[in-house]
Amino acid sequence: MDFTDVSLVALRVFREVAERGTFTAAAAALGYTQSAVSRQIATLERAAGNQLLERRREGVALTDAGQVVLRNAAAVLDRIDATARELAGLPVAGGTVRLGWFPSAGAVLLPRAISAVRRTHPAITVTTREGSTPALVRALRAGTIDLAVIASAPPFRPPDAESPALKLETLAERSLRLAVPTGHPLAASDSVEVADLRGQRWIAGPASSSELWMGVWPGLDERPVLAHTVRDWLAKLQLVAAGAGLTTISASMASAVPPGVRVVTVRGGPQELRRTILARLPGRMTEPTALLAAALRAAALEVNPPL
Amino acid sequence: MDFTDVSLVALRVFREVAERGTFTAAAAALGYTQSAVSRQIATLERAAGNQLLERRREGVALTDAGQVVLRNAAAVLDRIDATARELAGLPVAGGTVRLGWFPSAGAVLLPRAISAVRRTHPAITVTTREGSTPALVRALRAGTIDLAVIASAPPFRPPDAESPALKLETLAERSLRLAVPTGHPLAASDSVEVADLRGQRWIAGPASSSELWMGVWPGLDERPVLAHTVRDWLAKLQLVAAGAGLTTISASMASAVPPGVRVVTVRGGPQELRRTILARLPGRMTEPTALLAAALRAAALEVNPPL
DNA sequence: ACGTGGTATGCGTAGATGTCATGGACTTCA
DNA sequence: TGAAGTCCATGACATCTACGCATACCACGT
Repeated sequence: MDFTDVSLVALRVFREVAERGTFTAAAAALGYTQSAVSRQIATLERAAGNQLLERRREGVALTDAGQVVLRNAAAVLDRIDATARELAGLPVAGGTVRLGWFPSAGAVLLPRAISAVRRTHPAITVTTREGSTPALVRALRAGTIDLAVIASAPPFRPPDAESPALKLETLAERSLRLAVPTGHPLAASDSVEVADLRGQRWIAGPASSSELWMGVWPGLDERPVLAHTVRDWLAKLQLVAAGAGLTTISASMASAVPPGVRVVTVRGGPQELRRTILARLPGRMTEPTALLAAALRAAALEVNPPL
Repeated sequence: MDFTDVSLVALRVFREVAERGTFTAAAAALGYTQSAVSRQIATLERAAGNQLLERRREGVALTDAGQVVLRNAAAVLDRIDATARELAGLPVAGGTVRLGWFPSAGAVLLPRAISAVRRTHPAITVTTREGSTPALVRALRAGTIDLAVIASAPPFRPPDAESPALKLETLAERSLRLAVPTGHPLAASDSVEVADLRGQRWIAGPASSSELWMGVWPGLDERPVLAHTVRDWLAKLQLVAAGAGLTTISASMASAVPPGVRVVTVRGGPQELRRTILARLPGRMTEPTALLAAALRAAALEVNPPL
């Protein structure tokens, strides 16, 4: 078969795989079986005459040919979907931005930026989705989102090595703080010593490859006691308020913590910095995308003035 | 079925139908049966939720929804084909212009413009195809060609009424002449009287709806004697040279007539003007397209200086 | 050695997509 | 007015495709 006869279904599957990173996840997202995804990709590769994906243990990586196909598939599918909307009589969605964000950005930065945009440009529709940094980067490359707010920790490496390189812009540098229950001994003052953190119980996020235990103060010289692993920030902070343990939190989220939680700084040890980064594909932005990017910049300045 | 799940085959069939004007012709062009085309269009219409084509006696006309689909289908298919070329390692064809032309333009204007472009911009590839004015207009709208050189006769109506309106630019006004065999009594002088054309034998093109007998001097007060009907200009002029009859010819082609043929003007009767028009879709032209358009303008000036 | 998280593949079936043949609507021409 | 030509639509039938299921396979970590 020739590539000119690929089916749109195959392209959709391919985009989803590129975005999810594994066949299995893509299958789940699409309501297919993993088997169907495997076959679709296989026939797509046959049609392309090239291997499109490198199958790795931890998922798939796009080959050069795969990147070619992804770029074009994203454009084609967008256009098809736009056509469908147009036929259905819906607005052509020229005024839409799709934003992806990592969880810590959702509490403060995101609501501010979005309400700012809604105030100044009511015609613009902003849709968002949460995701991990690698998921968001894949989504950017798959053309499923226009902007991504991602986190970066020292040594601040670019989030992927594919080409074209993503456009990165640091929105803020956030210092890491500690969230403690108000009744806790460590909550007595505005700051605690890193040495006092020994023997504490921690509330961490689910284990991820990038950061070993998100939520545990980095660089402790002991193996931390993980009392809970929680992904959701509200649940996490309520657990802190309930005295179930401590967790790390970005300084910029201090204004959003519920009662019963105190945010304190940690003295001693290295300065723990995290960057909030705005990422996008290189090239021209649409008007709404540029406006949302500006709003995010402004909100970042408000929330977290430069040190 | 949803429009987002249309098959590329259906879009290809649709584009071909839009370009050829009938299901039957599209089927022939694609190597399908008419029945298959009919079904493909039917399912496409079901997916689109709208009728896309008005079935008329003389062929099909696009509905509004049909125009939406055509615009987008053309873009999508182009992109897919570009991807296929890219995967095959071929150049991305950014330097290609596709030109359509009506037969009379092929003898003089077309070769000049093309060789001019080749001289000044060797990197640009020009591909061309011949076609009738309606076929070329459909091809423009189907995105299969970038520029069309078409003919227009009084009252110089635009070649179609669809939207967006085509960008039209008059390249030249050509006056109509008469081609006679060198031995013929009418070849004695540079011009003949319209009254002398009575009773002549004519070589005409195949009957078409637009112009009743292309090749017969217009406005004769008798029913003309059609000795031959010929489409090809070389054959037509050789028949003239052989004394088989007379035919009309554009003044701009005078330099290309073979030995044995004389081109004379006709006095009396209205001035018979034909316009050579450059047509394209509105919107930005690619660089190569703009260059070819300029070359066509220049060639038209050379061949046929303004009256 | 085994469980975990990933991809590939044999097999059977349901649906999509062709062809063929035919029919209906309409125009043109004698 | 009837015959022929030119369209498109559709019923009957034959593939061929693409799916799900089950299972095999493979690399890694415990």
